[in-house]
Amino acid sequence: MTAKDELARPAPAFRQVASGRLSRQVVSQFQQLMREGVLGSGDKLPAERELAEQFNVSRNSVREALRELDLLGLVESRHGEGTFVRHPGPAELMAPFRTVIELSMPAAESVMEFRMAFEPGVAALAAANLTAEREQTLLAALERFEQAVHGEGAVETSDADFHLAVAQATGNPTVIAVHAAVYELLHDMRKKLPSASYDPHDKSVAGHRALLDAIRARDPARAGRVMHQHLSDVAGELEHQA
Amino acid sequence: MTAKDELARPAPAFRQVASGRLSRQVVSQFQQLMREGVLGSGDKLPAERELAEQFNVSRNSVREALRELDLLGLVESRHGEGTFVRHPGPAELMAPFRTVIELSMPAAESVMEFRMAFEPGVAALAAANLTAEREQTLLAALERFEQAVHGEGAVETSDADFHLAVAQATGNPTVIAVHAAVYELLHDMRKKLPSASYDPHDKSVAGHRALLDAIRARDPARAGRVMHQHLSDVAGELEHQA
DNA sequence: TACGGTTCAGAGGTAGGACCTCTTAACCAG
DNA sequence: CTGGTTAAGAGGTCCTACCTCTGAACCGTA
Repeated sequence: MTAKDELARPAPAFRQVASGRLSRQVVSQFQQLMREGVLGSGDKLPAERELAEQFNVSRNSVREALRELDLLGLVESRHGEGTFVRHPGPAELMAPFRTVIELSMPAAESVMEFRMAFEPGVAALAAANLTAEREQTLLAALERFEQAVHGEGAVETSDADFHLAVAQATGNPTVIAVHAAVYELLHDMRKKLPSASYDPHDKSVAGHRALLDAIRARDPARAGRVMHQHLSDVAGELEHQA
Repeated sequence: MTAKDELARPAPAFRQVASGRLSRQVVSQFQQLMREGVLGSGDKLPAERELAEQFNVSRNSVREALRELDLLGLVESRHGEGTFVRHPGPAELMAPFRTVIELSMPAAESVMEFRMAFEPGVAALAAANLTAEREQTLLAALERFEQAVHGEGAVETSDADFHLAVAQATGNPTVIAVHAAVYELLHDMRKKLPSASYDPHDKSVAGHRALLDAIRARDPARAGRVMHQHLSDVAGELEHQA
């Protein structure tokens, strides 16, 4: 049987032809040049029209390639100025977390539960990794929150900002990225479901104050406990509202 | 002084104008439609020319938007066929960024620290939310891990699978999504940086056993402590190796 | 009946040109 | 020194034309 003969011959020896989009090839070249250090951070790329000529592709293809690199954070296009190479910071590398979380379309309750599982650890880590500079940032955030509660400024966001500041204080890019992604989700939900919002009040201020104290004392265990308590209070408020 | 006058006026009341690229706006619309479930996995999008008409932008802008969605894995364009919606898993969402992530060591190192902040809370939540069904899943995962350590099966992945099973046991979609995304990153790093790998051994088995015990006992506090201890051990191993 | 070739329409991929808008810098006028 | 004008460079958008791939319908021949 010819069929058997075919099976007996293990190596077809037919190489894939392959090609793919031109923009992909352009992207690959750029990535390689950046790995090799030929393209350093801050370098200005040639104009799109010129790149098109050098790569021998149309400007459209060049633009699609640049858009990809832009999305990856490897490049930044500024209208009227040019396109510049950029080595993305650790936080930006974690950007896809945002999409991952958003796509899971979590319910409001699951986000609150997530916070209770996550943020105590974040607070503890912040206490462990605190530096003088981060301490100042935290202090400033707390101050803004208190002012907001007392009527000046946006109350809705200053609470989130404080929690975000705590995450920042960990100095850990993964923590910061995840935290930011989740809070963005929370922000969206609050616009849609008023039931997910709560009015910060004096008790919240006390909670934040206690948290900051624990962090400044470099006491991870206490910071974790205080954060857990604070979130429990908030969750209780939400249920009470509903 | 006019400068003082400016400062005294707290509300500029000038809204940012903003606009940005057209393709961004198109991308946003698609993402929203996908979140809302209007665009289900496998759906065929209208042709580019038609989309251009409907969005009232040029085909170029539509294409740039589709390229972005393509890169994110949210859409797949097949030459000659059409463009199709895809709901990718965490693995695919992180994929494009893996080539970039090796550029940043700090980002890689931060993942382990993230786990120590996050997973104890996950374990505690799993203990609190345990059901009979999830308990069985956890048991099975532990069994596979033990078999792998004793020489049968893939050691590298069974450890991750067990931790993933713990996250699943929380029943919280947000927790599960974040956990999956982070482990995706971890998996990738282990292939590239040998320093991020460790050999699971008997001590790990003991750690996992103790963790499962605590969860089955529905003891959140103990589960959190055990997970923290387990991760500390692993981290210690890693340092010892280096 | 089965296989292979042809044709055709639909859709993505590429090209190149035209025009708009933004940014910067140089220049000019008050 | 300030503010307006101008011009050049560069990204953003649009349009039109053409190429190539895919799939389906329609053949023909063995």
